[in-house]
Amino acid sequence: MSDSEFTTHEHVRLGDAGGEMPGEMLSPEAHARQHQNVRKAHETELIEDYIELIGDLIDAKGEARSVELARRIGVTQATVGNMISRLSDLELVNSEPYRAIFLTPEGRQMAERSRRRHITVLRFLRSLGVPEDAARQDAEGMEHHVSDATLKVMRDFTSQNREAD
Amino acid sequence: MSDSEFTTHEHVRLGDAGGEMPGEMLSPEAHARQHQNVRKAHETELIEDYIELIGDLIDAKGEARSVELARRIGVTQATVGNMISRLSDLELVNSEPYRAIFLTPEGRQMAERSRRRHITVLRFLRSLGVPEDAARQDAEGMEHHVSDATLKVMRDFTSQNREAD
DNA sequence: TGCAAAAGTTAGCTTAGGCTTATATTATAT
DNA sequence: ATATAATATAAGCCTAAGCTAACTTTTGCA
Repeated sequence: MSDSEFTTHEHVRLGDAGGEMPGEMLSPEAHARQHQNVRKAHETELIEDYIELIGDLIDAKGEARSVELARRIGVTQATVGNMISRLSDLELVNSEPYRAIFLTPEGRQMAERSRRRHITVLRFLRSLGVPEDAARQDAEGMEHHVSDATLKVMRDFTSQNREAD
Repeated sequence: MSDSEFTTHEHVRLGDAGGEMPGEMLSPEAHARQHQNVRKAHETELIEDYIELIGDLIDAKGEARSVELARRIGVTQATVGNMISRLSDLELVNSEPYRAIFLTPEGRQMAERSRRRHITVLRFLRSLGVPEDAARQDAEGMEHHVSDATLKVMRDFTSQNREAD
């Protein structure tokens, strides 16, 4: 997501061939593109969650440790270990065996972008009047599927409707 | 998602022990619950996408065929084939080799719920003023991560701000 | 009506993201 | 100073979701 590679807008509205399809479906190509984008978002989603959380832990407690990541993501330490080595391969974190985890500059950048997005979505949901627990849950799931265009709309909306946070 | 099993709301705000953590992080347990819910949503997400699309195709063209699913999801026919047999195991569709795919009653129900959710989110984004292409893309990604509470808020908002569909 | 193209299936491979169980290292508390 | 608890890593397993390539069945048309 986040990029704006959807310059699509091709409804199949032309009675091009046979004469079927009464419904209003997107063209197969546009449809496929949407699903491909969602799949791409899923690939980075977990990574962003880890990076964002590592950043939050560093800020909140001075360091990020596998145990705490495991606790907060709800996963075993072994799973976190695998993920950390992937993140390390991707040059998003530095980690020495048995030491705390650090963000690389690129990792820090990703963490910041993720945090900003997360906060934007959460504030937006609150200002819409969504109950706190639902807002938190939904923000966690939605944040990776919100385009820049929508984020902007959310920010505008939230600042016009100040009251919550 | 969709259920409302978040009765959480435990900020760690108590200066319980050492004296660290200046930030405002959720309790580890609440945090883990959120992530677990997101993971659960991911498991059903693809399934719902297939079922929703099968329903749409049946409505729009009279039948759902693997080729068309493959085309619209942006995946090979082999991948669709695997998925259909999973859906069949889950009793969401009926399919005979080389024949069109049908929804079971449970499948039809899931398709309808998904369609309704999808439409709610899409209309909401439109009525917020999100550009059409972004709205479509984001709705596709967001629909599986929106709680019932938020859906209700979205419906209310949309009907108060009629103008776009 | 018969054969080529389209649709569907099968087999076998890959990666991501989980898990458990076992082992190794580091930190702490007496 | 060392035993134990806490943390981390390693090895090996599983499922989901993708792929390609080869094969079979159906369909449509010349």
